[in-house]
Amino acid sequence: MAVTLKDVARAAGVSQATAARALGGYGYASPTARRRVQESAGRLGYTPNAVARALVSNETLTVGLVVGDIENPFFAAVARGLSDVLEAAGYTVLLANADEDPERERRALRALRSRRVDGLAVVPAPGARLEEVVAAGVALVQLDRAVRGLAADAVLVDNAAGAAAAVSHLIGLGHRSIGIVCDSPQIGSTAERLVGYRKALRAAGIETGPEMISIGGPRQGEALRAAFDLLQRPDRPTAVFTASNFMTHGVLQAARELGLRIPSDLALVGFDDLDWTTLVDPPLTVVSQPVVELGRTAGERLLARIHGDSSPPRRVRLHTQLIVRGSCGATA
Amino acid sequence: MAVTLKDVARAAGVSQATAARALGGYGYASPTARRRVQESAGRLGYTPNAVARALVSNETLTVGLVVGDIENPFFAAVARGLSDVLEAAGYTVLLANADEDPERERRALRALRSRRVDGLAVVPAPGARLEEVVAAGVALVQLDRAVRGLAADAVLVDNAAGAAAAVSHLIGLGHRSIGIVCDSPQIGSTAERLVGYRKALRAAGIETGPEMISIGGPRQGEALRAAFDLLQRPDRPTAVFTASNFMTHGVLQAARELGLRIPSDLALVGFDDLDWTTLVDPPLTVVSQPVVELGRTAGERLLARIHGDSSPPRRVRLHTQLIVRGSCGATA
DNA sequence: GAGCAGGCTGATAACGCTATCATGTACGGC
DNA sequence: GCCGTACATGATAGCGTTATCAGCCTGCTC
Repeated sequence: MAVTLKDVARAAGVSQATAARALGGYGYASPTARRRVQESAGRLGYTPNAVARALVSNETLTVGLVVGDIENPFFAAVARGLSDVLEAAGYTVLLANADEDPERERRALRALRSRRVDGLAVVPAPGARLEEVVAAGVALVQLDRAVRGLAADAVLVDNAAGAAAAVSHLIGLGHRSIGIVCDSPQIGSTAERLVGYRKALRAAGIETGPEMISIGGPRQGEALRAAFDLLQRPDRPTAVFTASNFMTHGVLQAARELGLRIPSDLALVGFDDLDWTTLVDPPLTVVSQPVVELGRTAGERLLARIHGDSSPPRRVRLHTQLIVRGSCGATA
Repeated sequence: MAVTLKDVARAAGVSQATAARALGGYGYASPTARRRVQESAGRLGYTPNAVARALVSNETLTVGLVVGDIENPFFAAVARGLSDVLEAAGYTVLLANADEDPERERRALRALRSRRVDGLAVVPAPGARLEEVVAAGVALVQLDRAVRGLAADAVLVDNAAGAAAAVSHLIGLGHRSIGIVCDSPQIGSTAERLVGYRKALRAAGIETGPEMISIGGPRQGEALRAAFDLLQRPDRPTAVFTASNFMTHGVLQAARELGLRIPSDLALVGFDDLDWTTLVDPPLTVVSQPVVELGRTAGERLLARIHGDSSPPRRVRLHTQLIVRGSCGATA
């Protein structure tokens, strides 16, 4: 089917070995041979078979990326950052969606590992088991969350600090009853944001019960349900912190349906800044995370590991930033 | 490094050939041998090397997806639909961003083809040259846009009809001065939406000059600039149709900065429905396209081609739907 | 008791490439 | 005129699979 090295060699009138050397940049080949081989290769449209090359070199120049759902803009941005760095280094990204389901994640990992990816970038699903991957010696970077006790690199953001900043900001504006709508705390980043939320409240001497914590899930309906649960309480909080863009969406929708005005009836600070947060009215106050940078950093870590860096596992924390707009009630 | 078939065979005390047959489900292997081999494979944690398998079987169970930018929710949704279908069939998706640049697209295609993907799903960049891919006999599906005269499958939406519906709707509401903000008409889908725009105006007997057509580009700044160009004209239109979610974003932002109220100062209908279109005020009237379905359909076409379907190239058009909300001024 | 069928198995040739090694040629030095 | 050296090349052994084929053993038939 496709034109192989053998075809090129025959066309150039040299042996396959010579053709390989002429194109491959190793060993020796005379200028004449080199020129003739290159000419034939160009004319025939020779494309080296990366599969065969991978089999002998034992590197595929391919890395796997496992995310929850590429439709989530957060994951999309991370994917973008990662692939930018990796493509520049000649790698290609194999994408898999795990839908926050450890079983799907396992399947995805199996598929990727059987394809002998040189490295793996994974946003671990709750309940993820990555020990096997580490034990197998595959270069691995965890993204956004880290599995407890796993000896592998992780690129994260300062979730606790970011959440604390958001909640402190609301406290500074006079709020005493502050709720949170978040994903399952089985997700590491969510757990950390909860910690930040609690810490900020405690630091201000505010007692808050578990009824102010509403937990959703990875589906649209669950986020909305979690939002309603909190906002329909008789002791509805005056302010809410949403711990992910998904939950922010849910709260905005629920608030609209309940006729709650923001920020007068309900102040809101969200986690994760998306392109539409400035288009809603009022524009959203958010904890912004460097999403593309997150992917980029992970890509660089992964490249380092692939290239043999065997230093102890590292946890990189990128900084979040509180961006004050209108939804918290701080500005007109 | 990794455990190979040879290791399994040795552990089970049989030849490599027998082990291969026991696991591979071809040829013959006694129940005893089969059991022993499977036991050893399980114990050693044998994962077949897909690279070696691909080399001999000449199929990688891998397909390439080339999109403009995975951060664009439209492409993300398409990627999701595609990978859902393909993963279910055992395939894995190699992702590449081309940034609407034919040169980057070429590089991406080269990288994917050298990896011997079984099929390619491509959202062609303006100026894309895909003849080579078709000539090479690689299964190919074009997504969202089709290269003129290319003999390859394409899964599209009825852009012209969708755009015409949007513009006709505005006309029905009494507008006579209707602008359009769109991407480069070098992009097939954009060109078709322009056709629909013009057709609807003509059908209503409305004459509109080229100054009502404002063209942006694939970067945020360009969309905003295109929006400003149109909205700052002295003869600013009373209504605008935005031909992509990117342009919709630009117009909303520009309108906000110019202090234009929607729909009273400016009626707006956009193309492509995103999750935030109901969160802005007023909620946006849009032409909704079945984005995930687009990817799914492409995945199915691709699978058919991979499995040997050699019928003439087909163009599938999925239907769009006008969703009337508030931004056009039709409802309170 | 010889032959044969059928059930199992090991040996082996690809797939397309990388990389090494041995062979071969031309040239200059003595 | 012979040998050593540098240059240039072909042959070849893998990489880990799939898949075929020849051969072996067991047990049965006549």
